[in-house]
Amino acid sequence: MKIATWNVNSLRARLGRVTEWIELHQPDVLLMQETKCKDAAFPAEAFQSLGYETAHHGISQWNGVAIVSRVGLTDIRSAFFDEQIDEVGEARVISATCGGVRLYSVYVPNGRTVGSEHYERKLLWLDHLLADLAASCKPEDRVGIFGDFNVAPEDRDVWDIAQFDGATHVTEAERAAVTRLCEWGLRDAVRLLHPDEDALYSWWDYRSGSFHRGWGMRIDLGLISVPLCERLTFAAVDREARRGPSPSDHAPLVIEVDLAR
DNA sequence: ATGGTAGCGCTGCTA
Repeated sequence: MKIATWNVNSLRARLGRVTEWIELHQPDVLLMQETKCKDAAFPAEAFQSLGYETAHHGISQWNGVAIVSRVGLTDIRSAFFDEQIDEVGEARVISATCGGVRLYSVYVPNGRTVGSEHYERKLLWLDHLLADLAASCKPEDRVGIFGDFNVAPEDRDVWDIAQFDGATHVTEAERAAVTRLCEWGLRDAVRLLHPDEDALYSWWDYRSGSFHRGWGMRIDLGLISVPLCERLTFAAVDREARRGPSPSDHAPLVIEVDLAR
């Protein structure tokens, strides 16, 4: 099963690129973030015509998350189990079962500046993600959380850690929240297969020619349970999708698991 | 030089 995650930065602005990418790469499941549309504006037909079922959670022009799947799409759940965090006018998480795998598509709050209410909310949101996971799944299940975490797990996951002194995305508290997901039983798929590689970035600022200068961050992650880790055959960022006219500022992350193994 | 770009929607916010 090929699973991809992509922060598309507006699905309406990016639909052509996204459908072209699907046709080229043939993912079984694509998890999207920042669709930036309400459910009524979600272009379900564009995915259905390619053979995919769709589930979308969007309630404004901000955020918005989706799952499109050609291997089944059942038990769709928008927001968190307790609905305390995600339903305060936001749409940052949707989960569903696809081909026997429980999948989350998450758009973790950015956090803006360290110590702000937005930052505290980001930490709380990540705690709710763990609580939701623990209430819904067991570590021995086939389960994965994919999306834009807005956290770089290690210093080598940003192009120049000196630029991030006192900044969000790299603080101990944010990284500890991701570590707690791993302590529950998830593993960072890219790191499993590429333990020694640096510059495995998934996001580059639109400004300053960051992409071509190699000024990126690895903030889009696929965290998968051990039963999936044991069947993991591929994990990589498709940097080509960041090139050319009108790209998203994020590139897709693709993993493959051999579920017959 | 405290910059730059993109998307939202129409004024400035968010990232």
